[in-house]
Amino acid sequence: MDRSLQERLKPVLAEARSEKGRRLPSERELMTRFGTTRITLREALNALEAEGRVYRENRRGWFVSPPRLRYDLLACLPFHEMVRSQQRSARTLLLSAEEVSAPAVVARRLGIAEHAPVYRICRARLVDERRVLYVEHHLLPSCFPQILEFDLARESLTELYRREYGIRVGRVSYELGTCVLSSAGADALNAVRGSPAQRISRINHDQNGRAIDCDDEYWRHDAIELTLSAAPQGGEAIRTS
Amino acid sequence: MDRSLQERLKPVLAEARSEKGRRLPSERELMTRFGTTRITLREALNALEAEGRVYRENRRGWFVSPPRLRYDLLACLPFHEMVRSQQRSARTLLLSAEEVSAPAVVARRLGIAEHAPVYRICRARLVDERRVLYVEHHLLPSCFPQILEFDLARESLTELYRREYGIRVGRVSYELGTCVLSSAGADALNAVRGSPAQRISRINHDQNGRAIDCDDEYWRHDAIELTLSAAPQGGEAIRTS
DNA sequence: CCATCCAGCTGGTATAGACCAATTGAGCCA
DNA sequence: TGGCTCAATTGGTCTATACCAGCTGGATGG
Repeated sequence: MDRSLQERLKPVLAEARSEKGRRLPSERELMTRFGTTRITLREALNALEAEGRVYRENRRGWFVSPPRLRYDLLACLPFHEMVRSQQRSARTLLLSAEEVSAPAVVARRLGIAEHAPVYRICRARLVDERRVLYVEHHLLPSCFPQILEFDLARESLTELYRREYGIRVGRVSYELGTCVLSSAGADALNAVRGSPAQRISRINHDQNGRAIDCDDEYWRHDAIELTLSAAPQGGEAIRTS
Repeated sequence: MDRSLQERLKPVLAEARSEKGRRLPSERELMTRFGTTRITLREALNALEAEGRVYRENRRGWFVSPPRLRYDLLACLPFHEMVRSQQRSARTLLLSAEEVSAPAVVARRLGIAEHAPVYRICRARLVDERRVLYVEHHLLPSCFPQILEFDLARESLTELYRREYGIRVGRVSYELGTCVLSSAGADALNAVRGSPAQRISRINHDQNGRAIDCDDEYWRHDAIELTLSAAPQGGEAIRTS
């Protein structure tokens, strides 16, 4: 990777940042402007993408990344509230909501039999009109009968749980890791299949500790920074050395 | 990206997994074996790297990734214990331990003036002899005088805090995100500068809530999966919709 | 005024070949 | 036996070119 090419691209990013579309010039234009080839240029852009400085939309072009959203795992704020509290705009698109048979992973997490019926809700979420998050929810139908008939694009699921079903979320279990976008995720985010992503999987339990639903969030990796603050568990204050 | 090339590479990974070095054949051999060019082959390998299936060591070659280590953020187990509890072997290399003047970020996190003296400890950590983690610690000298004289490669820092200074870690604040390895990190992990990484930054406070040290962990992104389980804070059980 | 169509542009993917730099292992020497 | 040198090998980076596929926006037609 030609490090100086990355450096030489930075003024281009600065310029794009101040344009309204935050869009970079086309690869071919940059290539000639910097006197290099498309392959070399794309390597530099890929490196900047890995750093989280630029991102691309499938076959549309390259854009400079906005500042990351801060996401407090323990605050458990609904998405729209979290986003608005950071002076950004939020929007949700409902992609699908249907009954499906539980995939193995979901069945294991919810403690039900594989292929048992579950409700699956897929949504895309936008921050400042940029698609940054693809979520798949799987709900236990026994807990939430007829939930698919509500307006799932506007309502917070937790709010529905509480208001319509009298269920409050108790313990939450997270699993986090880096991954790449599946084709469904890539389609939802206008991204290229295989783009790096941050996965946040969660299992929600009710007041009695029973798993009621789980969801998998796939964030564009440059869009968030996770935070978390806690006192050590179990009295003994040992930590990683 | 030729998806079928990635698919066709999978048997190669399976074969490499069973070899003792877990090493893939050289790029040039794979290129001729699959009748393609090096650039195309490398794109496929990069995609597999993003998926966490393979990784590379700088100028040494490609390797299949071992299973991810599970890292419970709230368990706060010392590294060696965490690794051994998962039937893997752990080792730590001390890279440097010295007094430096606090960089702006560190100063802010520790609540001290920029350029105030701090102790910096840099270590590389291995799991099953693979370098997976580069850590930079910054300690408040006022809390830990002469700590640099201990055997920092073998001792758990927290254990030292407790035994030698009577300090226990109270509240811990995390900040997580994806990033790429700096050159120091890449060197420490035998990685290529710019490899994708998972950052885990932490600020440790003592029993009285005063920041005593902070550290930045940079993990090879395919090496870990983070877990976390908690009940919502503040009574109200609201969660992201 | 709105829906449709299509050309042009953009990124996505691929081929072919070349030189550089670090690693590594074989072979040599003390 | 142990350390050193050096050549082969491997990945790192780059040039040059080509065709495909999807998005986009302007022209067209109802």
